[in-house]
Amino acid sequence: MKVRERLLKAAAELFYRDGVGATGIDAITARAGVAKMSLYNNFSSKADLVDAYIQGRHDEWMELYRERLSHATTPRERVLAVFDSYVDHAACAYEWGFRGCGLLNAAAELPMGGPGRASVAAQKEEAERLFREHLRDIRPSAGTAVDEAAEHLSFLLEGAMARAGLDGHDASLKKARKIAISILDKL
Amino acid sequence: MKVRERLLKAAAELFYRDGVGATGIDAITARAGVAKMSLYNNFSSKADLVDAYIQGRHDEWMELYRERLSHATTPRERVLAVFDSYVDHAACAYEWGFRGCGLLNAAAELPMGGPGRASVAAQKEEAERLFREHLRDIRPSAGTAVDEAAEHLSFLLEGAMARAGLDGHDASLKKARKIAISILDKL
DNA sequence: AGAAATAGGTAGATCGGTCTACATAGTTGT
DNA sequence: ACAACTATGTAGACCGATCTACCTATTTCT
Repeated sequence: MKVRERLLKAAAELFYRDGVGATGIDAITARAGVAKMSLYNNFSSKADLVDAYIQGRHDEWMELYRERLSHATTPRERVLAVFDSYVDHAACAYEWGFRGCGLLNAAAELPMGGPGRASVAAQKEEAERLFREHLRDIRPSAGTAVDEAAEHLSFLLEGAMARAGLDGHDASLKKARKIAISILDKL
Repeated sequence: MKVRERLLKAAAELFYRDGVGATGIDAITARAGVAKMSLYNNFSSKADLVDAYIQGRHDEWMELYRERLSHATTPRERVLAVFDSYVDHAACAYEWGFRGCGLLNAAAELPMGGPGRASVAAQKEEAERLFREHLRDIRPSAGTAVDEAAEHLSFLLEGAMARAGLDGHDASLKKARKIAISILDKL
C-alpha cells in the first residue's frame, strides 16, 4: 500500500475515533508508519488532509449505496437502499467503536465558512436527492408531496444516525428503517 | 454578574461558536474579563467547565420548553412545544452564528465513555420521553405505536437540527415542525 | 480583617509545520 | 555496463506558538 493511502487510512481511523482537532500530525504519521515529511509531500496541510478525509468518507458511503442499489429491484427498495447504506457504513465503524456519522462529527468541529462543512452539507443534500428521485418513481404524479416526503426521510435518517452515535450502536438506524417502511406504506 | 456566571457565559459562546477543543482557557478568561486563576477557583479543570457548559445548555433548553409548555393547552400543542423549544434555542444562537445543536456538536468532540456524551444522550432521551408522554395523552389506548411515534418524532427533530446546523439557519427545523403536524394528523 | 478576585508569570507538554541528512530504487546518458 | 541524476521516503531535530494547569503577590470588596 502506498504512502498516501496509508496516511489516509490512518487519518480516517484517528479522525473518526478521536475527532479531528484532538488528532495530531504525529499520531497520524506514527499510525501510518510513515515519516512526518511524507505527510507534507502528499498533503499541503492538515486542513488539506481533513478535506481528503471528508471526501474519502463520502466516496466510501457512495460505494456502499451503489452496491445496495445494484441489488434493489423496486423504487421502494431503492429508497431503503439509502437507509441500508447508512447501516453498512455504521458497521464499518464498529471495529474502531461506532461514534455516529463521521461527516457530521467532523462538521461539528469545522468553522462555518470552510469547504469541509460545505462538503458535508452536500452529502446530506445528495442523500435527500436520492430519496426524492426514488420517491418520484413511486408516485410520479405527486409534486410537493414527494419533496416533503424526501425531506421527511432525510431528517428521519440523519436524526437516527445522530442518536445512534450517542448510543454507540446502530439500533436506532434499524428502527428508523422500520419507520421509513411504514411511511412508504402510507404514501 | 458573578465571576462564575461570566465564565460560563463566555465559555458557552466560545464553545458553541468555535468548538470545545479549539477554545483555549485564555480565550475564555479574556472574553469573560476575568483572571485565569478565577477559572480554576470555580472549576477544577477545563473538562469540568465543559461538563458545566453541557449541563447549562440542557437547563437552558428545558426552560425554553417549560415556557412553551405553559402556553400549550392540548396534548398536540405540548408535542409541538418540544419542536418550538428547539426553534427557540436555535434563535438564541443566531447572534453568535447558528451552528446546530450545541450538545450534539460538543458530543462529537468528546470521548466515548465520558460523562459529557452520557449527558447529551440523556437530553435526547428526555426529549423523546416528552414526546412519548404527550402522545400517550393523545392516544391513551395505543401501546407500542406510541413508542414508535415518539422515536419517529425524535429522529425527525434531531435530524432536522443536524441539517439546520449545516445550513446555518433554522428553516429545516420549521419544516420538521410542519411534518410533525402531518404525522399527528395521521396518528 | 478576611475572603475573593486581580495581573502576570512559569512549567511542561503538544501543536502544526519546516528543515537537514541519509537511504533506496528507477531512469538516463554515455 | 556503469556512473550520474531524479524521485521518493525515512529519521529526527527544530521552530514558534499554544495549550492546560498551577503559583505568587497585589488589590478589591464586604
